[in-house]
Amino acid sequence: MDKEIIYDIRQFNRFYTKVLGLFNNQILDTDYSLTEARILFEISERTECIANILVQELNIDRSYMSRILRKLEKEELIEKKSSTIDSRKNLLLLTKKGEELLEKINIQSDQQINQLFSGLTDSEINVIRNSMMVIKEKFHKNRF
Amino acid sequence: MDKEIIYDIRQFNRFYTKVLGLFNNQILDTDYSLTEARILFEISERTECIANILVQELNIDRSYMSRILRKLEKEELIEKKSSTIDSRKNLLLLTKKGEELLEKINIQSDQQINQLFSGLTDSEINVIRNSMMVIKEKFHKNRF
DNA sequence: CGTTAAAAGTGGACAAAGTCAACTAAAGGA
DNA sequence: TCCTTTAGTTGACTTTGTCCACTTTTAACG
Repeated sequence: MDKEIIYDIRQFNRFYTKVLGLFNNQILDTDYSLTEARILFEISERTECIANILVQELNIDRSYMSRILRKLEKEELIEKKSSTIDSRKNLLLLTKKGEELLEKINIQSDQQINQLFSGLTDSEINVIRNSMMVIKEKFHKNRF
Repeated sequence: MDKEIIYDIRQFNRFYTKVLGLFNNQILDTDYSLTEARILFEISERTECIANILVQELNIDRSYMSRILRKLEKEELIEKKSSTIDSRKNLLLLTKKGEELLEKINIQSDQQINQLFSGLTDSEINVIRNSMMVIKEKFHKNRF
């Protein structure tokens, strides 16, 4: 593979690390960490969400996940329901309060994106979106 | 801005967070953290690199940066030279050892990229690269 | 069937990463 | 000159993340 292409990809990675850093720092406005927000999000997106899926999806240590989930439960953002078919598993569910918080974070994140792209035309935004889709699709094709 | 576009962008951000996570975890093979590697990289890329630039560029707390740099100095990866024109500033330089480590990390990172894209054709890789360039360029245009 | 292995989760102890505020010292003005 | 800004450091602290040992339950298979 060409040196120059590798260089460009690594440059993009550095650049996008910074972009994501800026995006993510703003979530802290809500007294919850990015990780906690991600966990709430993943729970809401999945039917039958269990801790181990989150561990794999978010690349977080099992014990650490256990603690985070306990904290979220204590703050009444989530509930754990022991699975009836496999009692090792706890089904994770958002509480009303958890859903409300997630909704708040979602609105905030959407605004953030809006703001960030405010200097671009619709057509330019679409070009970015399409590029993102292409990258994602190609990576996926390569079993990522 | 369209709900759907925002959705796609946020999805990409989640996805690429994971990609970067996987990329970065492999740097730990060298006993140095991603942040330390980034600092070495930035020092090598710049003439007249000072701590405060790194603080801004990498979004790291001043005090934390100070400690990291002290550690890197202690391990003889970098040197600090007090600037003659402004004695508040320390010019940061890689030592021979620092250059060697960075080179090692670079080779490893290049291999990692290579490996990751090994299932794709040249043309597909180029499509990805171009998409990355587009995103970066558009963001920059928007004073990012 | 019983034994062994794997999956899911927890808890203790600890290390690494990051934050906050107070501080020194030098430089840059009005 | 005095005040402000910039650069960097230090102490004390919190948060985040890691490692390992452990329990409980299910799956696997001779």
